[in-house]
Amino acid sequence: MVDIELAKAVAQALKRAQKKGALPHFELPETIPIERPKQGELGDFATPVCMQLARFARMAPVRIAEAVVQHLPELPFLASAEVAHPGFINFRLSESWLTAQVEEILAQPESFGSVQLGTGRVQVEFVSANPTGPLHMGSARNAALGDAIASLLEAAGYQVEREYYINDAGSRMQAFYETLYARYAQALGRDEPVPEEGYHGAYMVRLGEEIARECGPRFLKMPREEAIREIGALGLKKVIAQAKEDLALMGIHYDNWFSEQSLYTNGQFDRVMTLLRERGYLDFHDGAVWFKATLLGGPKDEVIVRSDGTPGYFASDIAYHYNKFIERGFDRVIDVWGADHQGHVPRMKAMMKALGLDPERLVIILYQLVTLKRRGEIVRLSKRTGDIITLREVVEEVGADAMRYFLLSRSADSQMDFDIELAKEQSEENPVYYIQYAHARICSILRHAKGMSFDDGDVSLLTSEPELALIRQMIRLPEVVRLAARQLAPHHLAYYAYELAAAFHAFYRDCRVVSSEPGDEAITKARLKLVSACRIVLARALGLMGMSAPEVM
RNA sequence: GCGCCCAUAGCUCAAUUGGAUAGAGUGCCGGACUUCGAAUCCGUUGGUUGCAGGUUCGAGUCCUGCUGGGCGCGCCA
Repeated sequence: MVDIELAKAVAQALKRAQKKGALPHFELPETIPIERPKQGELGDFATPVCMQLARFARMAPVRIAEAVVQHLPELPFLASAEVAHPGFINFRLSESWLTAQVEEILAQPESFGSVQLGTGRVQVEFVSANPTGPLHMGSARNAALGDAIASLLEAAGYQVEREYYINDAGSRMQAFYETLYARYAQALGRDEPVPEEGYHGAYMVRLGEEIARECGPRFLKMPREEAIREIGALGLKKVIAQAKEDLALMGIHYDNWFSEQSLYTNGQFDRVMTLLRERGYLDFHDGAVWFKATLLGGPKDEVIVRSDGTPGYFASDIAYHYNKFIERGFDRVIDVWGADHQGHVPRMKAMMKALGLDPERLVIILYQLVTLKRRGEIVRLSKRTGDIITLREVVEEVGADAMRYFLLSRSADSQMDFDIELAKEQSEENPVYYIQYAHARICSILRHAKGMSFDDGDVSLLTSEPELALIRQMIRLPEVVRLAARQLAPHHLAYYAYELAAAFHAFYRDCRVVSSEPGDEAITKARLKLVSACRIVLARALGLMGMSAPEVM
C-alpha cells in the first residue's frame, strides 16, 4: 500500500541524510507514522515524524523535514513532497498514478479492498443469546457487529469462522423448560403455575400453545420430570430454529452452532478440569469447586461447580475456550458481548493464563446496550419480565440494510437509542439510501450505455477535479479495511461508504458520463471505466457491512 | 463503596489511537431538473470538546481529581 511504501521511503531518506551528514546520527524510530491529513488540500498523505525526531536530532523539525525531502528516493506514485510548518511533510499523489488505479480496481472486481494484515485462523463468536426466547435488539447490535468484524477479518487475510454458542445447559434453561411445561399444560386447560423465576413473556404462552397443538396432551400423561425434559427439548429446537431464521432475515449465517451441553457430553469439561487441578488452579471449600483467579490477576476466586454439584456458566466458558484454543486450534478468538457482561472479562483473562495461553489471543468486544424506543418511549429489553420488541419485528419494519447500517454506524463504545418510529420516518433521508442510491445510479448509467464497449477507454483522461476526487476516495478502501480490521471497529466502513457515495454524487453533478456530443467518445469511455470501478468499490464496502448493493431502487 | 464505558454543533454521531484551522448527517433558511435516476446537488447557520489541574514541540485523544449518565460487582447468565 502507498502509505507503507512512503514510510519505507522516509526511513530510507533519513538514513541517506545521516550518511551524507545532512542529519546527525540518532536512532531511527521503528515505524514511521504516515497519516491522511484532515484537510485534503494539504495533500494525500503526511508524516509528523520530523517533529518527533527533533529532540534526538537537536534540530528544528522543519530542517529535518527539508533534509528528508532532499534525500527521498524516486517514487512512481509521488507527485510532490513538501515541508510544512511546524515540521510536517506533505505528500501528493501523481495524477497519472491515480487514474491508473481505475484499471487496477477493474482488474480485481472481487478482491479490491482486501489486504494482508495477517494470517491464521480466527473465530468470531457472536450473538450467542440464551435460547429462552426470541432475539431482541441487543442481539441485533451484536449480530451486526460480529458479522461485520468477521467480514473485515476475512478481507484482512484471515481464515475466519463464525460461531453461535447455544447456552443450552444452564439453570436458566431449566426455568425455561418449566415455564414452557406450565404454558403447555395451561393451553390444554390444566391449572399449572408459571414458576416465579420463569419467563413471563407472552411468547411463552404462544410456544406452549404451539406444542399443545402439535403434540396434543400426551406429555400430560408422563411423569412431570420426563414431560419437562421432552417439552424442553422441543421448545429449545423451536427457539434455535427461530433464531436462525431471524438472523437469516438480517443476512447473517454461521459456520457453526456450538452446543454448551456438548462440552459435558464430549469430555471437554472433564479434560479442562483435570488440567486446572494439575496446575493447582482449583480449590475446594464450602462444598464447591473454585477457580483460583486471584493467582492470575483476577479480582476474586470464582465458583466453577456449585455445592449442589452443578457446573456454573463459568465452568462452561472455561471448557468452551479450552475447546476453541486447544482442541480446535484457533489462533485468535473474538467474543462479542454486551457491556452488561463486562465484569466477566477479568475472569476470562485469568482463565487464559491458567490454560497456558496468551490472554491477547482472546479479544472480547464489548458493545454498549441498545435502548429501544418507540415514539420516544423506552421499551424494556428484559426477557424475564413481560413484553419485548423482537429483532424480527424491527427487521421487518425497518429493513435489514437500514438496520445493519444504523447499528454499525456507531462505535461499539457508544450507547445507542434506536427509535423505530424515527428510523421509519427518516428512512428517505437515511444514509443507507444515499449510499445505495449511488450504486443504483451507476447501474442505471451502465444500463443507459448498454451496447457501448469501453474496454479501450483511456483512464488518463480522468483529470478533472471531481474525477480525481472520486478516485482518491475509491483507493481509500484498503486503508479503511485495514484500520477497521485492526481496531475491530466496523463503524469506519459506514463512514467511508458514505464519503465514497458523496464523492460519486458530486462527480455525477459535474461530469456527464454518457455523452452524445460529437468528439466526446473518448471521455465517455474513460468515465464508464471510472463509474464501473466505483461501483465495484461501493459494492464491496456495502458487502463488508452485510448490506445489499441494489441495481435499481 | 469499587470496577468498566460514555460526555464533542440545537439533535444523532465521527475524528486515521498524541498531530496542522475539531468534521459529517440531521434540523432551520435560501437556491438548482429540457441531457445518464432530484432517494441528488450547491449555499447559509451552528463549538470554551462536561469542569479543574497536569504531562510536551503539540491534547477531543494520555494522567489526576471532580460533575453527570449507562452497565456491572451472585454458588444467575
